[in-house]
Formats: sequence, structure tokens, C-alpha cells
Amino acid sequence: MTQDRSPLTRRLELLAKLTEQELAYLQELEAGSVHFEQGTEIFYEGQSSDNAYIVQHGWGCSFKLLPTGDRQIIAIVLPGDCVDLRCALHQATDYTFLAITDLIASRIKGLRIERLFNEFPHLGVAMLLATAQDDEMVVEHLVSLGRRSAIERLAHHFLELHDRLTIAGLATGTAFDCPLTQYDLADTLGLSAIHVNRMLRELREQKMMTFADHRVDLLDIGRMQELTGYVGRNHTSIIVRGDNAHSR
Amino acid sequence: MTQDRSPLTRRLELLAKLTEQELAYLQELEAGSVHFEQGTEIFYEGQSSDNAYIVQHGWGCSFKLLPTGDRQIIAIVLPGDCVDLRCALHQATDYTFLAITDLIASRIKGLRIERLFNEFPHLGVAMLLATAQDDEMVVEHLVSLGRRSAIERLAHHFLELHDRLTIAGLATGTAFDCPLTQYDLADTLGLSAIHVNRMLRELREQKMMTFADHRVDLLDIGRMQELTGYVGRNHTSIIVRGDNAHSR
DNA sequence: CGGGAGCTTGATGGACCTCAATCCCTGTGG
DNA sequence: CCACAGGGATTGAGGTCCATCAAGCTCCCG
Repeated sequence: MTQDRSPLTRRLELLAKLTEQELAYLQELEAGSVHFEQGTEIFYEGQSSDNAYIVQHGWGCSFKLLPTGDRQIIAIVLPGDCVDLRCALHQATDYTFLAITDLIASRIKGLRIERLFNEFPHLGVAMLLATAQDDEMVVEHLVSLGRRSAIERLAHHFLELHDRLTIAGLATGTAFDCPLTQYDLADTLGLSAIHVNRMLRELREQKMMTFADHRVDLLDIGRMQELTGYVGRNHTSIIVRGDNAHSR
Repeated sequence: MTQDRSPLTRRLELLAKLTEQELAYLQELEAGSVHFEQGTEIFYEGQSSDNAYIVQHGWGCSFKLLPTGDRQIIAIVLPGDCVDLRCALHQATDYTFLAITDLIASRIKGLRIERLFNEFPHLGVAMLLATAQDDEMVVEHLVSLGRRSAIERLAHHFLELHDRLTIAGLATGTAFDCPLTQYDLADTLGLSAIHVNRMLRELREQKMMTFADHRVDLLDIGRMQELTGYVGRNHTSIIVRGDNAHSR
């Protein structure tokens, strides 16, 4: 069974064929897991640190603070995500990593990452691919902030969360648990919490989705996709070719 | 002298000590350079391609198009930047790469990147560091779009361009050539071209900077930094420690 | 000389922010 | 058991930032 595989292992196996040896090393990398309480700043902007983290359980986020006190959330972090994999290489973090819920993560020293590339380059490339996916998400997020309206940003964000949680086995059907507050959503989407509230009401009245009691239900995914131009995530492996993607 | 070193080589040497062998391989990687005319779409969204590019000369940008026809520029690409280094690994591009001016770049097959990590892991890690810098820029861009006002976005963007061009040896003092139109700026900063125009006028009237005839002059960098909370780029190497950075 | 790309300015309106008040729920301590 | 505080959600009113529409400008190039 796959229960004993970590979330990251499952992700990587979708991206590349890994040998027993590589799997063993990956397991060793993820061995020691640390528990962080809800609200913990696991590392923070300006800290000199060479640790990276692989999230095993719980929700987190990375964000930056502006001199004005405003907060901009860069990304919501879910199980199977790597945080700071590259920043760990140069020993300085430029954002804060916060545990939104209680969170369990494996801590990895920067040096081991360098060793990883030396000893298991193929595994290293697979992890690069995973971070490339994460980067694509950041880019899509940037597009949202630059060119989408408030309601479009919200719809897009929930479609994406739904996709990621489904892949991680944390969502079934159209609904999922979501610990984010409306303030978190506001700081993610570059809006005020008040406007987030109004747009969530709009989405509810339009019967597209509901957001209540830490639970999200996507009632009409089709219309939400239409609204945002969202193209679902490619669930296939790296050997993608031809006519399945990019229909528009 | 360093004239015969490519822009990327110069960047990497700031990030890691490279052996003669690694430098030679890097030079081989960059060997065949291709010339693209101004306005060329070097690759485009949806294309199935496993090429990456290292820019040698000229300005470019990467952008995404929305169903509405809106354009969001992800990043301005300058000499020494790598484009699509990771995407090349999974053979599908999710944005367009456009030559803003005539542009010279080295084309690199995805396979060679995989080989690079196998045979020269240390060099691979150095290139990872360079892309980590690029990612930090995208993150900072995202923060701008989410939480900065129009005038702050402009000031921040020009401060960043100035820093990058200075490092690349393409700016001296406070001024530099800049082929971007006000439409380009608008699509980069998530604004309308008209509003960009007004805010540029504001910056000029405030005697902070000028933008005219494809030439930028930063008249009062101090006040621009104050306005945006911009912290200049670290010009030092990867061995950064202690008290030099992150003063605020 | 005509046309197009880019810049500039004015007027109007809308999307979203800010301020303010209320309500609910949960946890805490007397 | 109840009072109270605090975090989060909700709604209203008013104001601001920025988009949109419209028009005219300059410059370059065929």
C-alpha cells in the first residue's frame, strides 16, 4: 500500500521514475519530523538559516511584510510541498514561513541538499520539477494579482486549492476543509478582508461555491472555471505530449 | 580580462567558485547563440518544447495572456538571465517569451540540463542559486502587485532594474537606457498605460526620476527607496553572514 | 502626406478601501 | 454560572485609487 509513502514521495513518483536507492535516500531525508504549533513562525524574514522543510501534515503559508505593516501571502503551503529548498542554499531567508494549523514537517540542512545533487542527481532533478510546479503556481498567483478582479481571484484560488488537495488525497468530491480566515484570503489575494467577505457572498448567491465554518464546497466548478479561465492541473506525468493540454 | 566571459558566467562566479572544467562546460553550453529580431516570440504559451535560453544581449520579457486578451508580464529578462531552465525539463511552456529589443541568446536542450546535473552537480547548484535569485524577483513583483500603490510599484520596478543593470555592467551612475514602453510598464505592474503615464509625471514633478526617450534617470534614489521600502540587492557573494543585510 | 505607435491630458465611473458598528462564537477567569 | 474579552464574520456609508472612454499630440516611416 502507499500509506507509508510521504506526500512528497507520492508527488515525485508522478514526476519521475525513482530507484529503490533514491526512495531510500528520500525517506532518510524526510526522517526526522518536527511538530509546530498553530501560529508558529517556523522561520522569518531576515533570519540567517540554511534549513529547508518538507511539509508532511497541516497547512502553512509564506509571506512578506511591508514597512507599512501590510502582509502579502506568497503561497499557501500544503503537505508534500517543499519550502525554501533553494533559499536554504544561500543561507538567508527573505520571507516568513508560518504554521496556519498545527504542522508537521521534516527539516533538511542546506548541506544535505548540495549532497543530494552530488550523489543522486536524478532525484535532484525530480525535486527540481516539483519546485518548478510550485513556481508555476506563484506565477499564476502573480497573474491573478495583476489582471484579475476580486471575484475572479477568489474563484481561481479555490479551484487551485481544490486541485492540489485532491492530488494530495485531502479532498474528495467538490468539498474540502479549509482553515483559512477571510483575513488570510485577503492577504493572499491582495484585497481587504471586507471585500473578500462581499465577494464570497456574491459567489454564494451565484450558487458557485460556499465558504463557511472552515469548509469549502465548490457547487459549480464549470462556471467557476469559465469565470477565471482556469485550466485544471495536469495530473499526468512528465511525459506529456501532444493534444491533451492547452486547448484554448 | 573579463570581457570574454558571458554575463551568466559573471553572475555565477559571484555565487560559487567554479573550476576550469566547469567554466569550460558552461562555455560549451552557451556556445551556439541565436539572434532574434525585436518583437519575436521566442517561444509561446502551450508550445511543447524542451529548450531553455541564456540571454547574452538585449531585453526580453515573459508574459501570460488571459482569455480576455489582457497581458501580464511576469518578468523583464536581461543579459545573464536564464529563461525556462526548469520548464524545459518537463517539455511544456506555460508562458510566452518575447524579444523586446533585438536579442541574442544561447539555446539549450532540456536533456543537456539533466546531463549538467549528472556530470557537474556543483555547477548545477550554482545555476540553481541564480534561478533562486530570479524567483526572489518574481516574489517581490508579486508583493508589488498585491500590496503596493501604482506609484510605489513604478518606483520599486525602476530601482530593481537599475540594480540589475548595474550588476550586468549596463548602467553607470543613476541613469540607464530602457526600451520599455508605457504599455509594457502597465502590463508588468498590473496597471493601465494611462495611469502609468500619470504616475510617471508625478515622479517627475516630485523630482524623483525621469523617464523619457527610452532613457531613465533616477534623480533621488534615497526618496525612492523610502517610498517603496526597497532594500538594494546584495552585491556580495553567497557567503553572506551577520549584520550587513536586513537592517529594518 | 497619411497612418500607426506611443505619449499626454481631461472627464466620468466603478471597483475596492477605510471607517464604523454589530453579531456570533469560543475561551477564560471570577 | 455568568461576565467579559477577543477573533472572526457581516453589513452599511463614504471616499479614493485607478480603469475606461475620448480626444489630441508628436514622431517616425513608408
